Amino acid sequence: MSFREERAAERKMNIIKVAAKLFSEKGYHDATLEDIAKNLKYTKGSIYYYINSKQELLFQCHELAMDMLINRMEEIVAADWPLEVKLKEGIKAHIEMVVGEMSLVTVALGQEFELQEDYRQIIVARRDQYERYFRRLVDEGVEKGIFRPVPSKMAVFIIMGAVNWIPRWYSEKGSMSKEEIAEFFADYLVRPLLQTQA
Amino acid sequence: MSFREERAAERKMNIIKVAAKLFSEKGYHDATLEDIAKNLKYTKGSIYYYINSKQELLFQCHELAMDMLINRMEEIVAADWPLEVKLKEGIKAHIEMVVGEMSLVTVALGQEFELQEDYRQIIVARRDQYERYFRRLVDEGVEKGIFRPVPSKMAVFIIMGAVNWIPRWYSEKGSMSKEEIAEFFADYLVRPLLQTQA
Amino acid sequence: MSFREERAAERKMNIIKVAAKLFSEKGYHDATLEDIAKNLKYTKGSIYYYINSKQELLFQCHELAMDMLINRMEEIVAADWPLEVKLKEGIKAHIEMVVGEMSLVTVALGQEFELQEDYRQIIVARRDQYERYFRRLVDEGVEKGIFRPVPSKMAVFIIMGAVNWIPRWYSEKGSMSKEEIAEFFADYLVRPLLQTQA
Amino acid sequence: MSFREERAAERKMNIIKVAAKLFSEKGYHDATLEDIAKNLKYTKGSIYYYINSKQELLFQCHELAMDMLINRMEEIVAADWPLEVKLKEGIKAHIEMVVGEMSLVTVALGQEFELQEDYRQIIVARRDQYERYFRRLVDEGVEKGIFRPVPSKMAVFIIMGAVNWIPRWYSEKGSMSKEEIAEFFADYLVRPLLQTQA
DNA sequence: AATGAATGAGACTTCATTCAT
DNA sequence: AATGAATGAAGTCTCATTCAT
Repeated sequence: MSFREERAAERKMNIIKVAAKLFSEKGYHDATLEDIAKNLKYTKGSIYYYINSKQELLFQCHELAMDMLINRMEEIVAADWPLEVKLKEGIKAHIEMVVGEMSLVTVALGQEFELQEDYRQIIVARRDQYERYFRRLVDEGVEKGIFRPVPSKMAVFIIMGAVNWIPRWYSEKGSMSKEEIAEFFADYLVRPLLQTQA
Repeated sequence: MSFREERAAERKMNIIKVAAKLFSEKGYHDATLEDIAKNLKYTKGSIYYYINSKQELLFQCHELAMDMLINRMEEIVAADWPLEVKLKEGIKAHIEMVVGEMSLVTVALGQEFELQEDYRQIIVARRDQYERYFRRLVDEGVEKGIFRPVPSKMAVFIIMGAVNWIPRWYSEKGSMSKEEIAEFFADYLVRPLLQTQA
Repeated sequence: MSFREERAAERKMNIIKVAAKLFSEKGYHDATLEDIAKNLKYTKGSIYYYINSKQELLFQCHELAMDMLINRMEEIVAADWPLEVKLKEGIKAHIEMVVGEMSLVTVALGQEFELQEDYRQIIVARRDQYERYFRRLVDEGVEKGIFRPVPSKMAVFIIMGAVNWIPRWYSEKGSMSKEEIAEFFADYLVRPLLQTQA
Repeated sequence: MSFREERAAERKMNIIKVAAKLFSEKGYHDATLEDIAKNLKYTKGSIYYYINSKQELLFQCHELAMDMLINRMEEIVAADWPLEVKLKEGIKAHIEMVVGEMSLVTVALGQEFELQEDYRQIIVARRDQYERYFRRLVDEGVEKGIFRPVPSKMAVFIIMGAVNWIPRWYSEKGSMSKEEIAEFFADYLVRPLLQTQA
């Protein structure tokens, strides 16, 4: 990538991030291109030099968020850890992203709705891919007798719901740090899978 | 309430229900008053005889949903059951509503966002009231030594996240019935609160 | 049709006519909806109560023009006149419309281009139907030996070209009246079909 | 003209030709400078090194087309042929250009409309000059008794209309070759001028 | 000689809302 | 009680044009 291209890519990324911020703050519809432009100190028209439509902007937010989530999860799955640890780490990593890249991930998790059909299919497929990593960890645990036999799909739905709800209530000023929250969630959500010592 | 008023109230309720259906299907913005009117076999103008604004319609959806949730929860809290059972029943009741009155509750849970500030405050307060019932059950359980000591706020956030995520994936054609789902969720989410037998 | 509907239809017709006028004066692109609205003493938005898009407006101009042309031609074809007279009358009728309903027909003849594909197909089909009436007259004349044997398609193309070019130069202030023009055209264009007396 | 200037002129000509092609294919408005640039493997900005505005581009198309038509017609008028032959050759030459240099001439004949007023006056004047060659041929024929007495203006309008309509229907795949078409048109259009043998 | 980047004016369109009837 | 009609504000997007480099 040439210097020029690099700068352009960087600017596009910047636009996406700002868009994400506004989408997450005001919602997709209420964040106007005017808003986005103003935030970037661009004019409305200029943005269209980098993107094709507002929808594309939303789609890129989703893509970026899914990229981050999936990449991190692949590392975790590949790591040389016990299953239970992998699952907990997966949950913690997810929470870190939800909290760290708040706007991006918030958009991706909460505004799937606004995506037009063609884009949506792509994103749904990727989310499915992501969730499958979790399901597989659960299934393996069950096979190996580490976990109780549970329908992994449901278990993962519970996990996903719990963590994806975080942006709805999380505040930096809260009494628990994000690490504590992550730890608590990981424990709470994995615990029901474990065999109860008789 | 006079006969006239009664009829009007009834019709208004009807409008709200239809609005809820469309809001949940297409999202608040994409469901136009035209759509709503058409579904009711009214004209756009007529709706304004019963409501003041589209926002009000959304607000009423929230109110109605919160009414149902809170009323049911009050019954449960007042019942003469063990704490643990109350908590489980609370979760199951919530799930039943999410799944049964899907559109109304889906709107309330997923589109808080679109509410304008003044309405939102009211709703947030009511949701807080609702969640407090759950928190109190957890706290009592902890006090009585039935549950492990956990920050009840977090526990309830987990529970709420898990159950509120259901509309995102639930389908009537799924392999588990709603009762089975409710049962599984209640067990999975309460289990981590329990003291592990040493 | 109820009174209400009638009035609405009338208004829509009015919008189409004004649109036609502006389209023919400034071209489809340069006539903005703002222009059209201003001419009608409507606001931009109001127009959309009657139509769905600017394209539809253009399409309606085409439809209306074709309606008029075809209806008139059907009468002529059905009349009890010699072939040669029918052909001449067809030409004269066409010219009268081009000159009389100038804007409407001008748009239809000159701005087929701007129609989007789906609309265009419909219009092309109708124009074909219209031209076929002329071709058939020529063919019959040839069969009966009244006309020289000529490829009727070409002959009709010549006729159509000549008459459709009129809006490009016609002015009410010209030295010939429209009737004289029509007469001259009809004679000039039919004459080459006639058998030369040896 | 220096080498530099020559190259620039050449490139400008190239741009005009490509513009003509796109204007005739998509219409003036729908052919964007982006389109034109892409076809030339330039960037939008670069085109402005050679031209001043899109309008100028359109104007140049007109100029070029008129140049070609007028030059050819001057040759014909100057030739040592009978009047009738000159007229027929004029028609045939025009048709050849319409069909051969399709895009350029099509733009000039069909998109006079889009020209802004100042440019348009120039072009209208040149077209008038061109048509005057035809009118003069008709007038001379009338004077010499070769042609029937007809208003030459009208006759030429008919001729121009017929030939300028060709781009609207002509296809290379048609059953008649362009030479046959030209021959047929010339005969059909000149024939009504001739004295009928008594 | 060429281009990437930016601009700004303006176009079409949508829609909640109002109001006379 | 209901509705047809109209409005106006706002939003997305397009594109010719400019300019520093």
